[in-house]
Amino acid sequence: SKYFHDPDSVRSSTRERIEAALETYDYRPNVYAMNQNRKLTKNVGIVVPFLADPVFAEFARTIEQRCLLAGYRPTVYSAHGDPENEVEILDALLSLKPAGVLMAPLGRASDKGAVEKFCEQVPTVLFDSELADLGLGFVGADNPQFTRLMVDFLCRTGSPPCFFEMKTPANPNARKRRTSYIETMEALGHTPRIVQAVGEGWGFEEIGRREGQRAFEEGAFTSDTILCSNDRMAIGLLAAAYETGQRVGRAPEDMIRIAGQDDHPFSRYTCPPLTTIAQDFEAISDQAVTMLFEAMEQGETTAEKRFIEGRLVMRASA
Amino acid sequence: SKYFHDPDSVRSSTRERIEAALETYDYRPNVYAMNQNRKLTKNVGIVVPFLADPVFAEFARTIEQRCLLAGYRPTVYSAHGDPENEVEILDALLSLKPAGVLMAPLGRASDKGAVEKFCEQVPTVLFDSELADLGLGFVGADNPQFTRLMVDFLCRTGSPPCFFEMKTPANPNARKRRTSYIETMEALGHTPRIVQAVGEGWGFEEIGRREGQRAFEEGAFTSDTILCSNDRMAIGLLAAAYETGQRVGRAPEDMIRIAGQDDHPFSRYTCPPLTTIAQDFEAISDQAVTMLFEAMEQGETTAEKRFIEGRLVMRASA
DNA sequence: GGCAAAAATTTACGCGCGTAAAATTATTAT
DNA sequence: ATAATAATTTTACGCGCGTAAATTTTTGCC
Repeated sequence: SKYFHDPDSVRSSTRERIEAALETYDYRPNVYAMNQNRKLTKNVGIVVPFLADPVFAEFARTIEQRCLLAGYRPTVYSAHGDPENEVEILDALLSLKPAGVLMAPLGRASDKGAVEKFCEQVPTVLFDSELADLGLGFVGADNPQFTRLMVDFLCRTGSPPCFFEMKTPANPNARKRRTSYIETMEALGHTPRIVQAVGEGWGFEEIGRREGQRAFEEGAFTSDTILCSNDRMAIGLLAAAYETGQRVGRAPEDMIRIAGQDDHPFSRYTCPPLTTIAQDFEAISDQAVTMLFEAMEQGETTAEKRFIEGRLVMRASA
Repeated sequence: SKYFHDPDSVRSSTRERIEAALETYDYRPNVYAMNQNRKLTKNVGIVVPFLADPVFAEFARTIEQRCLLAGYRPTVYSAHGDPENEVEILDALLSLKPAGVLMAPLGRASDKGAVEKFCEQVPTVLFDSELADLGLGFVGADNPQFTRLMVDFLCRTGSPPCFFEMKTPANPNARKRRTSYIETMEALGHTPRIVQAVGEGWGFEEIGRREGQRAFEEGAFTSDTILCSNDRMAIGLLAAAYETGQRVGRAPEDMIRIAGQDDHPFSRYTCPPLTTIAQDFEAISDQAVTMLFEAMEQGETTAEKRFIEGRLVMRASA
């Protein structure tokens, strides 16, 4: 036991005997026996709301890597957009006695009571989507800065944008972006115009396409420049623009400009490529993991919140 | 113990006593103690090569669901495109003593020896990517049928296609599609033309875009119709077509037609929407899980292979 | 009512490790 | 050289369950 926890804690003569035995018999430690009688395991849970969204796949991957490097055993769970799944995941996680958990909650749909109870029992850092003041802390995008950056850019290079978003957004990021849009527009002396898409669930592309098409037909967009609440809606809106025959881009002959937010891995390959704000996955993952491990190892409970700035990615769509 | 494994196996009087106690004390079984002294756990491992690819995210999700319904505890692992990760996952999985594993191997890059050794110790069903004759069996797409269906369709509705693929494909599906392309073209009396993209790794969109652009500039595509080995390359090729100013579609004024294979979740939202062959995720997941559970519960070792047909999805790109 | 067979319950024990206390060995100070 | 101290090893024991054997209760039948 001592050897496996720190090979240098035994005399070199003993270490040699152990290692010789290890060569002879192909021993592999029993995970279950290891964890049964130990107050804290080396398990770390990573919970995301929707793994089929490449943005969360990216988060999961980078965080997983960081945990492995720190000598922990990460496991990724996806709620698949369903709050019941989310609760079940937390429940299953509880029986794994994880040393800590990194969680991006579903947002509005999350069972806050369940998440809160969980956070009391397991050191948990929330990321991406802020949920009250639960857990050890929060790390996520600086949403106001995202939208400010983009609105500034769009106003500087063309007409002030109208804003295309979900009527009932699934997570708080969307609300922060809306607020920031309104504030930035007013600060620049323009009138904010918001177009809301009706729809539920995580099929943002489809909602963006369907509602975007409707908005085009009804002439709901009062500007030739449309800023979308996120890239997935923008991808849907680009499809709607294509279907209704509107040329998108920033060249003189183009009719409208479309921009997104998040730098979705596919935004580079839309036609035209999507101008957007890039999430700093590395920084968010890094800081979330650091926050968790510091709390785990030192027992600090600062309940800190950190907001990471995004970077403007200029492409052809705006 | 008896009660938890089957509540009906105890007298109703006993059951009531147990359930009353369960109400009083918030007991939760200890996962580690449960699994330690049991020959087989209820754990099921799901291993995919690259979770950031929505196709695999979709596979993972449907298979996960099936396992949960059957009363097992599935866990999803992604190799993130790296064979070393794949081996590490198998190693970690081994210490979890899973009842069974469903694995989509990386393909060419996989450490076949390691996979083979693993399959000898754990009941494993391979899916998506065929790897020799390892494991209990294989379930995946009927690749020749995919390509045949599409080549037939393209020839019937326009010029015979040339074929755009990776020079060194990562998995055997690509090779089967190439073979099927050649055979179908010859059967229809056309000369097969293959354009190969140079590149390594899992960034298929970028490879498709870069190499596609090069091919357009060099006039390497000898037909106005291009069938891509998979949707992700097609998405990249669409971007390349856009950037080089070629109109894609099946209308009279369009210059080229592009088709893919797999029905990637984003293919619906490309501009124009991508004509492709849809994988039957449900059927593949269903049959893979059924194959595993039958083998697990009855100890059968048929080493069966099942190939699932795809469905033509006609959209605007071809 | 009595007996055998079946079903359910109780008992005993071990899984392979972590943990703490006890015993031993090595190192340092005097 | 010897005692005091530190480092390391050995010993003892329990974690909470699964499993099988021993025991008790219930059921079925004549």
